Amino acid sequence: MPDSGQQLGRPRDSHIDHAVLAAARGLLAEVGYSRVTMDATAARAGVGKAAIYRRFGSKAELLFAASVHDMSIEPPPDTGSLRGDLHALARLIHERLGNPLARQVTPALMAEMVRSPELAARLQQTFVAQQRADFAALLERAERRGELPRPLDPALAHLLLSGPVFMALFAFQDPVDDTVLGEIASVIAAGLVARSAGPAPG
Amino acid sequence: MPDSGQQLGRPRDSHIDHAVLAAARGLLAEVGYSRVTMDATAARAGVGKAAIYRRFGSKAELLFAASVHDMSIEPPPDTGSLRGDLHALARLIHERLGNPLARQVTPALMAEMVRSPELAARLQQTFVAQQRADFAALLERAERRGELPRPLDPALAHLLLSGPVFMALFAFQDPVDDTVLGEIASVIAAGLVARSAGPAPG
DNA sequence: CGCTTTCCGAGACTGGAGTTTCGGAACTAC
DNA sequence: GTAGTTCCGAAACTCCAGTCTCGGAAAGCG
Repeated sequence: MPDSGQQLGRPRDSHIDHAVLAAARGLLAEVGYSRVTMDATAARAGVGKAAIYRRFGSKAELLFAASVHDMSIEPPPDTGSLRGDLHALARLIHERLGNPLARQVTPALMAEMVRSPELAARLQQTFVAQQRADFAALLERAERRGELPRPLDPALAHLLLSGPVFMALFAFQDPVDDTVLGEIASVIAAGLVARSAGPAPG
Repeated sequence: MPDSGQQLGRPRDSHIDHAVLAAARGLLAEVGYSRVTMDATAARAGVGKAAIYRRFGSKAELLFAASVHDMSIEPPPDTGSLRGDLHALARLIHERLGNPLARQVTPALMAEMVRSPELAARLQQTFVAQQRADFAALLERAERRGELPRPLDPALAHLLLSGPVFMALFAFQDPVDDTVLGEIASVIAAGLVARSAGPAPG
């Protein structure tokens, strides 16, 4: 088996990546998701369509990359309480996914994941794993404060907090104001504390 | 202004509705969402394409109607406790949306809602409003049992329970087993009880 | 009866996503 | 140098969702 990491032939021109993303970002802001065409994007970037498809598997992937720069929720801020940390995290998730561009693009990406298991796996390994790790740090902090007597599954906590935000944005298309985010954080924080103090699962 | 509900000319043939839905259901099960074509569906149903588009606004709407027969969560079962009721409801939501057909179709429908505010409004008025009403009945029952000292917003509770199920199915594409549904129900039930007993929101 | 309206199947048509093909250029290995 | 590979822009191409047009049939109204 040859070294599959070997670079042969002409190297990929990295200027094209930026030109394509900038063109896509501009068109998306100007005309909206459904009226962005790959031909127009290629033309504005001064690039062939094949160069785009060599980098991005589909229109949905390209426009997601163009509109959502970074899906990690960073070092989760320490607000001093589990409830406050969850509220801050809900705000971050809402900022990432609730802006006008991401609201158009994210549902298309989810539909694309059905067609492409490779895409689903890639997103799983990047943004889901990253957010889950951030969540584990947050729960560990709550344990050290004494808010959580027993450790909890970070994946479950992640699901419980981000699910409602996600559902409101994309299934209900309800506006989500900060009061609602606070309510969600309050209920989840109280529920996690009670669950951690209560009987073991299973 | 004339009576806009007036029926003039030939009435719509209701046999066609069933033929189209049956053809769509069959093709969906056989070849999967992305390989179902409107031409093939029309041909199998023995029908013109225009007859399909007179009934369903898009491929996503047709296949959603063909795979998700009924989105109400019925008379929510009374299991004797808030936690049990929430677990049962989580199971129902999971059954509706977690079967192989609905898992392919629902994300496409969400992407379609971005393009079509009319579709979004229609779904909002049917399945969201219906589930929210079912949720209100469930919360009222918990109040009468004495589990909830103070009434809670049914929309918030709906979001908190269905959001995690939805997120696991469509964003994470994680398998959701009954243990996870039970965990979700436990945390939400504990959180709602604590929230209802605690300080008023705002 | 005619007149109008809406339905129907069939199929042509448009527009855009995604693929492929072409000639050419850039890089590596020999 | 030469060969082999991968890149590039351009553009032709395939496929399919969604629209439109046709001739005809079925209904209500006069």
